Amino acid sequence: MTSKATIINTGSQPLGFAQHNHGACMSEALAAAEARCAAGGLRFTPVRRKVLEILLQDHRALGAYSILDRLREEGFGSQPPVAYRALDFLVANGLAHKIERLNAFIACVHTHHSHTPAFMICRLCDAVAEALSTTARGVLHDAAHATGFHIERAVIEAEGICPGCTEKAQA
Amino acid sequence: MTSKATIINTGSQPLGFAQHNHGACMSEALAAAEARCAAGGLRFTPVRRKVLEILLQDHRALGAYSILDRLREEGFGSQPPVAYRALDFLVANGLAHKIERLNAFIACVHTHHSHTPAFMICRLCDAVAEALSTTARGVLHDAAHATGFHIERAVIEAEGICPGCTEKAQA
DNA sequence: TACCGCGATGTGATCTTATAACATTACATT
DNA sequence: AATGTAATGTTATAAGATCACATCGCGGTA
Repeated sequence: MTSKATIINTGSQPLGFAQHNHGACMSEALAAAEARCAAGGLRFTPVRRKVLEILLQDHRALGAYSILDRLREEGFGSQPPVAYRALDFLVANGLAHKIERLNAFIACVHTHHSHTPAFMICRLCDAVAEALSTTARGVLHDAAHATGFHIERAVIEAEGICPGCTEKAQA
Repeated sequence: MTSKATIINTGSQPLGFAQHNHGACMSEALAAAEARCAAGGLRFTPVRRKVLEILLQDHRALGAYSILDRLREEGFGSQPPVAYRALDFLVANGLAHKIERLNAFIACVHTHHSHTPAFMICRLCDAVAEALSTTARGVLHDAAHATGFHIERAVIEAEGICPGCTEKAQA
């Protein structure tokens, strides 16, 4: 997959397709991950750390096999389970999310709080922005309550066109 | 069914969260599909109709290959593209939805209005209920507007435990 | 130290889901 | 009948995910 323009999310804004200080963003996220694992008695092993680094570096949704390719280059195991296990760990602990629409994974940019994420996926350039969606959860909760359904987690994904691609299209 | 149920469907089988008149539900849905296709100049061909029937009969999310098996039994083509093309057609025209979380498909139960569906997926029995979620769309729309992202469609899927399985668990 | 238990990794095989590519058929219009 | 286009049939293969089992690393315990 070719790396297109560095797009994507702001660390502090509700969400965004914007530029940001990537180096700082990355080291902050890694530090937060380390802290969270230490606090929870979880092992932030080399493979897990590397996978998170890969996701943070690209700052876009990556398929498990793309990640696997990168792991191979770095000298880690190169069979699918290696990537999937690390990804399972990251997702289970809120350090990454799976984008169901793309069968791909992306690093979480809201490491601080537990949240139900919402994603905006550009169908032209595949850029993905993560937004906080506290309200959306409430909406679902009402509907669920009416039927007696107990929600454990929710996935919200919007597909459309990002600001950058809109500009290009108009040009 | 007078379409009063804001939230869903079930079959006479171990599915959905509520009971309903399955036969009527099915013939109504087929009629609605036929009408919609006629109105839009779309061809409701035998394969497409059969796939919709299969989805309606089961009233649960079915994988493309399960559908393909059923098609084979009925004498239709039995290669993957046959099922995927019919499913693409149904999804594109709002007659069915794809449940991304399950990589599976389900017949739409709100054939009347165009809508952004929201699904509740039971992780124990795989039953799926479709709810209307007008508000959720608004929530996303606000967030999107803030960044200049143009939403074309949205997917909302909640995973949890359905009323039936909650009862079983307590028993 | 030696041993045990357990979680994390490594590896090969396999399974499921989805699409590419191209040939053929059906249908509407002329 | 001739043509253009949409739909279907078919082969092959890509892409995503899991199973099963061997091995390693490390903390606790005898």
